[in-house]
Amino acid sequence: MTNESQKTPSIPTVRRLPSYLSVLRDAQKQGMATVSSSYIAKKLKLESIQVRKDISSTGLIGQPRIGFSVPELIDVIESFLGYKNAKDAFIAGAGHLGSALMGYSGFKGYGLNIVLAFDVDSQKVGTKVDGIEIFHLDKLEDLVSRLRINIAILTVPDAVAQNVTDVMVKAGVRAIWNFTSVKLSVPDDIIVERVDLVASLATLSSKLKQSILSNE
Amino acid sequence: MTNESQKTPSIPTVRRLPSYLSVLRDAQKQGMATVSSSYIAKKLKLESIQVRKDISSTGLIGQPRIGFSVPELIDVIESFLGYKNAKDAFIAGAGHLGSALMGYSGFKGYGLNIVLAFDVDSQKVGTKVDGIEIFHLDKLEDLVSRLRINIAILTVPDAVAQNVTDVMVKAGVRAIWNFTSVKLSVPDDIIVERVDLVASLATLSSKLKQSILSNE
DNA sequence: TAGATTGTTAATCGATTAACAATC
DNA sequence: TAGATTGTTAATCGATTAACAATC
Repeated sequence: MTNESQKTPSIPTVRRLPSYLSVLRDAQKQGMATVSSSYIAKKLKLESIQVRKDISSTGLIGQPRIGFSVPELIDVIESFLGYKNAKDAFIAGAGHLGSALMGYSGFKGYGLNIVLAFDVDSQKVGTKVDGIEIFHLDKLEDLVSRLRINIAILTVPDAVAQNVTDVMVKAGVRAIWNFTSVKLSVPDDIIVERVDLVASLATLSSKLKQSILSNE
Repeated sequence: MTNESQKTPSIPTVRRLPSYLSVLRDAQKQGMATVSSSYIAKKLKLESIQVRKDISSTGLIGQPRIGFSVPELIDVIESFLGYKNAKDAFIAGAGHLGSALMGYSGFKGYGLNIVLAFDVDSQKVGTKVDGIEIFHLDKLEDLVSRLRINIAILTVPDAVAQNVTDVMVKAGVRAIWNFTSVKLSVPDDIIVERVDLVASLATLSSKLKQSILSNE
């Protein structure tokens, strides 16, 4: 049963919700009607109390002794994360990384609908990758503002990242998923979410170093 | 001046250190001999006290009124993150994403040296991408164990991620940089660092939702 | 009923931020 | 010296975890 009491969730909670969704979709495939918080927790190597806390921020109420209804929980997480009406997005930079993201069909089930791409390479302009047409970067401002696309996926070379960003902001983009290693300058009301590979690599190296130190 | 008192740093600290390094390398190019914590903080939109705390966990001592020596700080962060002797790594899965990472020359300056790649596509086997030779996946166990490569970059399709992981573990891999959306099962002593795009996307969507709600 | 699992309230933990004496 | 910036110690903040009454 849904409930109006949705809280503004913390970032860590928001990051975990998609993984719950994936467990729930599996459970549904197996014909399970309900799941307990400890079931989800076990699958993801988390604590059940954490799962319960996270779910509570979506406003869904479970049933003591039973757990949570699988379809209801799927539904509430999907709408909570905005997966119900996938938002249009475009890719700036159709290199290897951009192409990888275009091919990542998984995004459609996760609220993102990539509708077009831009690149400066005249070899690529006019072609399609996984059904997504590539336009020349010169067309970005006009096309994006006319189509009113809010979300940009930035996969251009670092050297041009800021310039391209400036154009995207002019075109009315409201959120940028930044795969470059540039710290972008944008107006305060523009959301930038960076996928920071170097930070991720640093934690891997650091953990490996600790593990080697403690084992030898 | 370095100091023996290196603490085990927190994950958030480790994630920020590479960004300090990037600011410092820029500063060095501009000929700056010292920087203050507030200089770094300003560049990265952080608080100076946080920068100072993070630096203190590397053991480097600054000078009141002066700040930190740029070359010393670069040096200490590089060795702290293990960038001094770059570690060998291989890529499992030479698709778009794998190729993008092979081309990402930036990693060499960040402690990672990608030495070979594996794929099942016979069209790709034997070719090179950015100087990195692609071998058939069948050769993985033998080659990786003989060359004693500790770090794997996993960019195979989700469906085979666990199988390939099992082989890599058998081959003696100690750390896996996981770009798939699979929650891998590995022995306790194997480090897995996952780049969770769906979690990152969820925070972007959530922030965008908040921003739209508060503006309208 | 008995017992499994929930939601809530409180305790703990760890990271960030503030305050400030030390220092060159 | 005066003042900018450090390192340390304490306070705050927020997330996680624990405890437990409520409930079907």
